Amino acid sequence: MIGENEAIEPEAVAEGSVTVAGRVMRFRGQGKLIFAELRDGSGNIQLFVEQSTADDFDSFKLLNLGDWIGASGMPMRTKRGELSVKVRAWSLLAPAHRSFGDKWKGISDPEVRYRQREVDLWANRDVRQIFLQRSTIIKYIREFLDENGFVEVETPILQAVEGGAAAKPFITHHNALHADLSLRIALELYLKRALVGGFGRVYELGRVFRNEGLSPRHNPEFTMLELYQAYADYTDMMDMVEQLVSGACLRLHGKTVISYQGQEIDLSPPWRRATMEELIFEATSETVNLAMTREEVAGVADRLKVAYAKDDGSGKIIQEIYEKTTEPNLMGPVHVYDYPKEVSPLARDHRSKQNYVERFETVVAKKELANAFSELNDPVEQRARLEAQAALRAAGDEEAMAVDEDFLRALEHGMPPTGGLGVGIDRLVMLLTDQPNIKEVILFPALRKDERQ
RNA sequence: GCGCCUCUAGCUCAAUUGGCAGAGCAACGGACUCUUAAUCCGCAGGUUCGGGGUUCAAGUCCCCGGAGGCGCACCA
Repeated sequence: MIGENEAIEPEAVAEGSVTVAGRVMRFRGQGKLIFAELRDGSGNIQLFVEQSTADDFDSFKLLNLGDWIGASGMPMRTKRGELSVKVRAWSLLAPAHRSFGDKWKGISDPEVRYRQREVDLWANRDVRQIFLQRSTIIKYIREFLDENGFVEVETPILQAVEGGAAAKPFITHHNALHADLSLRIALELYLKRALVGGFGRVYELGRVFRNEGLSPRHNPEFTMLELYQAYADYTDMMDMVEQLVSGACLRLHGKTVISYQGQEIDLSPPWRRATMEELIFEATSETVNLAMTREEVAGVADRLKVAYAKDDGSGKIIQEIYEKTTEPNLMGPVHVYDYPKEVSPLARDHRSKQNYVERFETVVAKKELANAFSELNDPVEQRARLEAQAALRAAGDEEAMAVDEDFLRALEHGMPPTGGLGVGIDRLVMLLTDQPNIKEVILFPALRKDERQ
């Protein structure tokens, strides 16, 4: 309707008839003439309703803001130049029994905004935009991966043994099987089995669940992209992150420089690549590495007032130092690479550095956006690492992994050398839409049950 | 889980040192044939998040509970 009738001159009425529908968002009554603003997913259109030419004018005056109506009539342009529909026939499609808040200020109460997102979407126009942008980003990712030969697959959400990440799972129960099952905390293990099965490039874009606290950056269920590429390594995954993120940004904004919470960030590839230890040194002027004894590393942590557990090895302590002193100030984008083996049970041994693995995390605006490695494909080594994890688990570490025999058997059949990548989609959307709170990019975020009377 | 802050009409907000709970928008009634947050007149609207306490008097002060925001913890 809007596109086809751009040429109409002010005060002119075009030939033919159009039919429009939507929710009434505004009335501007003029006695025997009413202007009404109709809105739907595609935009706004003004209705021009005259007593002399519209059906049932008296009933039209009784409509409420929020009512859904359909109307037909002739396209026209008003004296002030606004494209409108000169209504002849109209009908009430569905009444609204509740209002959408102040017509100018909308609704700002986060209780209503998050619990009743349907109201938020009408009351606050910008909110709709965020979710359209989220859709655009996800579409771009699928398009990019599909064009690059990746196959999208779906793997189980209900799992007997959850794995692929260090996190507490949600537990549920299968009645017929008389079995407790976990909701997945990562996509990793099944996707690797798909690689063993011969899919050279696979990805899954899906929900994972972690039984952890809520925060402006954490929702208990969130969307993760994981992809695996045979014959690739972690440096290839760095390229992949850069292409995915800068490409999505370009699609969304037409440029690769963004402003995030007042900070300008240039996402044009290539991005900086630095080892975790280089970045720790830049942030603290302290040197740490795995050639040092545990006592020396612990001494550095003490000087920096970073807490660690008495069972933590040097690798874990180094990671703690990084997370407490370095990451919180990293604007990035930067790929932080070469992690201690101790904290990375699924990543392949570093090709030249002992006790390190080929792993990186991408940090942008102080947040982890991606986590990737050259995947461990040696079944003997993998079994040893998982058994070490299982020992931690038995000792009370709820986030340590369990031994997944099905996964290990799969590796014994042989998995090609592979680069793997995980991207937190919600955080990517936050970054690209300049939102500080993850609840703003999740349509229905997790909230406590409302116990109020 | 811990700390700080917030919660008043359908919505957005006000209410001095503790002193009659108010406005704009929406709704409702009316005027108006080119409006753009239309305008104008009128009318109505309250468990001040819930419960308890102090006081002659509590939206305001104290205690308990609920929800939310932020921070911490947790989150490789």
